[in-house]
Order: sequence, then structure tokens, then C-alpha cells
Amino acid sequence: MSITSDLLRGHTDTIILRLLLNRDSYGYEINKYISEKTDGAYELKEATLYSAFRRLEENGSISSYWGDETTGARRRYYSITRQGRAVYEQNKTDWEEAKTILDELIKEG
Amino acid sequence: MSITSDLLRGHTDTIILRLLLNRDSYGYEINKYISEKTDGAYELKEATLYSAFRRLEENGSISSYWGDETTGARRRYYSITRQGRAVYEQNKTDWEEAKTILDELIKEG
DNA sequence: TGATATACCTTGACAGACATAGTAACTCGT
DNA sequence: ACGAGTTACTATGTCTGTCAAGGTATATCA
Repeated sequence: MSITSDLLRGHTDTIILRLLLNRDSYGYEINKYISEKTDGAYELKEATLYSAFRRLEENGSISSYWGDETTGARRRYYSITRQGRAVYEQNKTDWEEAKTILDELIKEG
Repeated sequence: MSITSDLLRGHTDTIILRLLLNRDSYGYEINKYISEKTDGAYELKEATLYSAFRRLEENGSISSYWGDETTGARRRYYSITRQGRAVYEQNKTDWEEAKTILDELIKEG
């Protein structure tokens, strides 16, 4: 069973920022992590992920740099910025509120 | 405090179907109900609501008829169909899964 | 040599939510 | 009787996030 990203549309940024709270990471790793963490139930498409990176970098939530891999394919690493942490906190709050609202609206009885 | 509909994007149909489970209703009433039930925290824009009606009617989840108001503005009433009930059940399940997944992905510690 | 995995990027299409505008009938205060 | 506000629905075009589809390049392993 797997859900479409459209059901969590708008929350991709939050997921990425959350992961970057722990440590810098790069696209491929983040994608694998999400897939594995959810047992394949949720998968971000590459285009979605990389366009999220662009958006987040443009609005100052993350910064990026090329890794210095001496072997294998090059990797672009992303760091969460101070501003990104604030955005993450706000997004988390918004998500809690969204959950409450939808649950309230569709609860039965 | 209020959230944008984009945070619940894709769940508008579910909200509408849920309300129609109780009884037939019409656009303006549904919109007011949502707004009041959430103390104004969540409001569907008219364009969003009416385009959802179109979508739901096209895919057979609801049917509609003009009310026979003898006074006041005309009202178009909507009924949930048998198929709509099935869609609703599926959407509810999907929402539960989406919640679980996002909570898992952004939980800290 | 070819398949698979790692790793990133670009382009264009699509769908849902939105802003904005319009139509029309009723209600209420002055 | 007038204007403002409420009720109630509709149409058009824009924006944004996700996606499908395609591409580049390196390393590993059969």
C-alpha cells in the first residue's frame, strides 16, 4: 500500500527540513531514507525532491555545497539555515493545526 | 490563526463527502459550516468549493438538484451517492495513512 | 560488455486552490 | 424607498507543487 505525494502536498519542504536538522545530507540519500523509513509507502519523485531543494534554497531555508567525493558520483550537500529552522518550526505547527482541523471535520458521530 | 487550504490540498473532497453523509446540503451552507466548525481557522474559497462539486459530480461521487425555494436565492443541493460513500471511506483511510507517515517522518528524537 | 546502483538535472504537463469578477434575490436600518 | 449587507451560485484565468519523461555521468559486479 502506498499513498500519493499529493496527499501530503505542501509538506515536502517540512520533511526535508526535518531530516536536515540532524545533519547535512544530499538528494539521493534523503530519498532513500524517506522510502526506507516508510517501508516504501511514501516515495518522493526525483523531480519533486530537486525542485523542493531549489525552492528551499531560493527562500533561504537551506544552503548547499558540492561534496569532495574522491570516488563515485558527485554529491550536492544541503544544510539547514537558521532561517530554515524557523520555517520548520512554523511548518510543524501548521501541520498540527491542519491535522486537528481535518480530523475534526471528518470525525463521525 | 488560520491555515491555508493548500496544507489540506486534496482533502477538500473528503470534507465535502463527510458532510453529505449526514444529509443533502448546498454550497453556501457547507462553506459556513466548515468556517464555523473550525472557528474561522479554515475556510474554503468559493471557487475551490464549487470546482470540487464539479469534480465530484463528474466522477459520480455526488449528484445534484435544484431546491424548490419559494423565497430567497435558488440553491443547488448535493447528495452523496453510493459510489461517493466508497470514495469517502477510501479517502479516510488514505488520510489516516498520510498522517502516520508524515508524523513518523518529522517526529524528533 | 552490459546491467544495476549511485547521483544529479531539465523540460513540460497537470490538477487543485486561488483571485477576481459577475449575476440575482432577499433583509434590514434609516 | 434607498443602500448596504447577506444569501447563493457561476465563470475565467493564474499560480504552485508534483509528476512523467528524458538526459548526464561514475562505479560495481556478473
